[in-house]
Amino acid sequence: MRPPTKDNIKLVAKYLEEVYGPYKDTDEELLVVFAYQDPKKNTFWGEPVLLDDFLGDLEHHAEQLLIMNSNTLNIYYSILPHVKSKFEALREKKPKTRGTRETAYPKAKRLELDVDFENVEGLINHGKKIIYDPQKLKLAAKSLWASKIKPALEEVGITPRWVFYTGGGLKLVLEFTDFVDAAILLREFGKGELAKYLTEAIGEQAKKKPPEIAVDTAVFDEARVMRLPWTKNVGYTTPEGRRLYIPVEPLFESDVQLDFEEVRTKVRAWLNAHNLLKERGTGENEEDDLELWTEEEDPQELKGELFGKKFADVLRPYWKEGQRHFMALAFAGFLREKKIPEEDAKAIFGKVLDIFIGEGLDESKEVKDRWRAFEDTYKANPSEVSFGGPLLEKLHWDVKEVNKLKKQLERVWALNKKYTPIQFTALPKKIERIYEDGGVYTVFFKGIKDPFIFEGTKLIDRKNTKYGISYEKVVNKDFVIKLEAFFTQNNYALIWPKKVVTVQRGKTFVQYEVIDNDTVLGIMFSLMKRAQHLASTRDFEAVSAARLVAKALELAEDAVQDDKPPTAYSFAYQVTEDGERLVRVYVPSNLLLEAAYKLKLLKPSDMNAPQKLGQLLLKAKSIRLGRKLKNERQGGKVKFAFYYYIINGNAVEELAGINIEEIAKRVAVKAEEAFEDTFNFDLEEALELDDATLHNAVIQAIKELNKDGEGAPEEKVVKHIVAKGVNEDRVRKAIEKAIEDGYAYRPKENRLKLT
DNA sequence: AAAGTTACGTGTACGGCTAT
DNA sequence: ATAGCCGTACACGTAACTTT
Repeated sequence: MRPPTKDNIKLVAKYLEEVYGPYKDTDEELLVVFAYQDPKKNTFWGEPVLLDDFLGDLEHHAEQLLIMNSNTLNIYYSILPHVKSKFEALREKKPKTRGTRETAYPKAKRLELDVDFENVEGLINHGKKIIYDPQKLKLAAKSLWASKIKPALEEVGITPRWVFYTGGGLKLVLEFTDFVDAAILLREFGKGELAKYLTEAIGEQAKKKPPEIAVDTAVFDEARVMRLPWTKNVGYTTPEGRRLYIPVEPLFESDVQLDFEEVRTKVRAWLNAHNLLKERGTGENEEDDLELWTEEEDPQELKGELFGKKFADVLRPYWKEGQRHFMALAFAGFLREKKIPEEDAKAIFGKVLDIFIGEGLDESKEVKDRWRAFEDTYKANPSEVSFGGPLLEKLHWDVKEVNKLKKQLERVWALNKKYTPIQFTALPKKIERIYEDGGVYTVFFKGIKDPFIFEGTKLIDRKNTKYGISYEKVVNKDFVIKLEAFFTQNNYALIWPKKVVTVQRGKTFVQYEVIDNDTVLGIMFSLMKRAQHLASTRDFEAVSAARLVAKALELAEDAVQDDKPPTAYSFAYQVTEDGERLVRVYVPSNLLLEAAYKLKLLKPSDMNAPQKLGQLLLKAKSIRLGRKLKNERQGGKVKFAFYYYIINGNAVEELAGINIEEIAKRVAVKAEEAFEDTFNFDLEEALELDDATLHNAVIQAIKELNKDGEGAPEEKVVKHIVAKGVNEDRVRKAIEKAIEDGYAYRPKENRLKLT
């Protein structure tokens, strides 16, 4: 590549001054960070420069950056400067860091958006790093800006400061008059509202969402680095393999600085009008709950609030008319027995009553009676009151029943011994309670059994995990938690096979049909809101999965057309070669419904919910299918093995309702030719290709391919089985397992022999 | 009554992939 | 290098039940 021109150096210098200049008089010492990527070696590293040094010698630094670019490196700049002390502390551990969210300066006045072209045939393939026709791509980008993005932005009063063509798509830069909290500007507005607006508004203009473009929401990360304008995008090639150097150039420039509140109001108004703005505070959206706060708490109500709810959960089934008085006596007896101070007990007791009255399980006019029961208990001689007394004597429970309930109540109260609750003025609603003991905080989150234990803000009792804490979201100043921890649960609806079992009852043997959860086939699909990937689906298996999904959807539709949908449907799925063997698959429609409720696609209060279910299933973004292959016993415990297949939602939408042969054809067309014959595979065979079968295939292959007696060449063994349509990774794992289990060994490198 | 069994729901570990 | 997401495998807790 040619050395940088003077013009380019000046442009880059001016641009970076615009990016970092506003931070000049910040009270903290800041660094600006540049990152370099070598696409040939696939290395990536960050380099910090003191902000003041940088701004004091702009053209020199710009030239250095461009020289690096001319040495075929991709050049990126951090969208935010970083706090020097924090960055350096991180750098001691990670010498090549480009900074994290924690080290980034928390104020911003610019927003950068990437609008990328997805893989479009004949235009661009990101995975293969191929651009088919650079001229055409740039034209497409220009047209995308002029015909779709510009009008969409104008509608909400946005004029970008810059629009760049970056090689893979467009970069929009918005500039605001003042600094805004980075989390609000980047995440709440950029990622949450503006990205949504653009995606929808562009889609609206094109009548429906154009599949070939996407707003990259990952760029709203404080630690992001962005491709530097006027450098060249290095890394793409032509289909023939010729390296392309695509200059990042502006398509549009203005000097507009936007008023953040004004713009945000307009975007929110548009989203609101299109019913896309998330309702805040309804509790309907769990994500929003994280940003919501509980009411300020009265310290005296703390215990009542916490234990009341938990006790109420235990007592609820027993709080029935006719025995409520005695239950109140017994409960008060329990509180007294546990030596709970009267004031605390009062709060707890009162809360339980409130809950039950609120739920219609008790009546306001009875409140006096309940309180009298409580007061009598606490006035009486301790030896005269007990939990069990009223239940045994007045309600004639047996001892076993009394003890069972007592155990449950004790489990609730055990929390009190372990932790001392502390008061917060308000807590995020997702947090149930926080306890403190010598600077160690135990935090209970709603819906998660195990507490999280923090020292200050640092989580100490759990390793960094995806769901735990490692990728944090700031919930309030004191606690950071990971958003996803609360949303990743899959909501499965099960499709069950049936089988006939023989069971001994006394001396006779009884045969009956049961739902077989265990041995033959377990297929489940869930209505996952987010899963969109098709990545690891083996095509030939996708066919069988598609068949099953389509069938399940048909069933669901059948179910909703019926006035009184039964709890399960069955159908004869396939007749095998050996004769009349039917595979019966059952769809319990109540479980499908439950899944829909969990996903808040339907409301349990909706009388027509079952009738709406079928349509919703068809609209589900994606469907996840699982195949349960076998049970395994290890160390006396039963372990399960599952294999999952995912089908893209659009595909399902297309596939559902179409007859099975059609489905097979459609998927086959999309598949690679090499897989063609596998589409004729027998469903039975696919369903039974479990680990044991794979193991046998491995053993067989080693035997067959050991022609010279020196051992079968490992790669040949792998190829042999892969050719049958088995995922390569799985084959390699099976080989390792065979060796581990002592069936095979390596006489020398890359050769396999049987023992 | 205690110990064991079974089935199920839910949380975690970790690698692979993407992006810049 | 870092963030974020998915896919896979698996561990753990517990309810309901049976066996000892």
